[in-house]
Amino acid sequence: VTSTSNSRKAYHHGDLANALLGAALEAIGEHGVAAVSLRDIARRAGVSHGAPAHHFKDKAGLLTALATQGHLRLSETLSRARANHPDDSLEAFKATGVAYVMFAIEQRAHFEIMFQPELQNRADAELASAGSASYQVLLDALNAAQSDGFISAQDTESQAIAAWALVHGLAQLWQSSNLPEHKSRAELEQLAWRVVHAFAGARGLHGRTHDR
Amino acid sequence: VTSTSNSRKAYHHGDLANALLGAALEAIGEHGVAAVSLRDIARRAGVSHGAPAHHFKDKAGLLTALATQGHLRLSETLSRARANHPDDSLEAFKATGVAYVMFAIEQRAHFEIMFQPELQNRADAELASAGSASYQVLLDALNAAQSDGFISAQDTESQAIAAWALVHGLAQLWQSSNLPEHKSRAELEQLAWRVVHAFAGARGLHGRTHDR
DNA sequence: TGTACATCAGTGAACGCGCGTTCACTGATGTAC
DNA sequence: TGTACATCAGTGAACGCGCGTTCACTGATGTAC
Repeated sequence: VTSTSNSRKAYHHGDLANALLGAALEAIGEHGVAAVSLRDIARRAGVSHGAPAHHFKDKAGLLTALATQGHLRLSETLSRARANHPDDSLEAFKATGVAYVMFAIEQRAHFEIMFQPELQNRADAELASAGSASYQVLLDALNAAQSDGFISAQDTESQAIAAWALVHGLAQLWQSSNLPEHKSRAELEQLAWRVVHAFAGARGLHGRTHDR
Repeated sequence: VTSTSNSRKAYHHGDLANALLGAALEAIGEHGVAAVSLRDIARRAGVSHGAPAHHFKDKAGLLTALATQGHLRLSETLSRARANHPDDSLEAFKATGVAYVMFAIEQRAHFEIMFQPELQNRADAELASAGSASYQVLLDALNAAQSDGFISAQDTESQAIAAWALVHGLAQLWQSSNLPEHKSRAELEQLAWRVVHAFAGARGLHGRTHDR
């Protein structure tokens, strides 16, 4: 884990594991997660089809690593979005939700594999912990908004799940092209804001941006 | 299209198209939609692997028909749920949402294929119209609740999408085993109620069951 | 009621394909002395 | 600085497999007269 892609065409690749993950993302982006094959991934990485076995035991291993990476990136994205509003916990909560939806669009391939458990090693410990990290960000943001009195402190788990379901559903509907009209990235961002506003704003006890 | 499975082992099956759809549901239920194959479906239906081509042009054709059937059943389920509350449009709206979630659980195989557009003929006209039917039920239920003053009449489309996203996301999270703790059917139904209540109830102008 | 014939529905062999995995191998790298 | 050797990382041939699709066929069904 020393050199990072300086001697590109060397026999020893230097960073093949990451290159394979990148190639997998590319393949998923082009043909969807259903059509992805280990051989195609190796081909894209410019390496023989036997090589991936060295870094990931098998196909499920590679896809599990990819899903894990996706979950970690998502939780970073969410944390960053939340941190953009350090003095307004309600806005921070909403921004976290919007960031979730935008992640699904901008990192579509990651998002696709992350929620296809059939293709992964479900027992993988790293995957599990990465998976719960992003939920934790959401939960923290919700708790903060509750503490500040923006959101009722009752039934926290249900509210967390509801919030998650809302943004997750929006992302999935977009991803499967099931939104009534096909939306552009900008339209979807607007829609995401309206949607989280309708959800979180309408339940604000002090209603800062409420029903404006 | 006359006899319905009376001469079961006849050379001419009588209702092979439906039998194949049923076999496909069974296969998806057992191994997931990613692993489904035309030959396995034919095997389950007790028919040679060339037979499906007679009724559905190819694999995508069969899966498209299955998705279409799923959408039709979903819209029937939603209509029925809504009709259970003819004199309370807010309750009818909520019940429609809960029914959506329960459909995903009880007709899991259908639900899986319905939202995997990669495997379908996306241009199919019947599929498209079946697909919009269930959204229409939701929209009608929302409009009724708006007319009765339970829900703000502003921004109807956003509210419809938000409602849909909420129940869809809950269903998807359950389906991909991503809910914080694994939930049983009964727990999920309770959760669905709490979630739609939080969403629809909190925005009720007259607040019948509001914040109780 | 009976016969001829067209149409329909399913068969099973054949095709070519790309897949995931295994494995003996070899070239490159790093370490000990 | 140089040499021997162990370890690491990728190769490429081979395996067996199940897949989707096509197609000439045949058995069953329905219709016309």
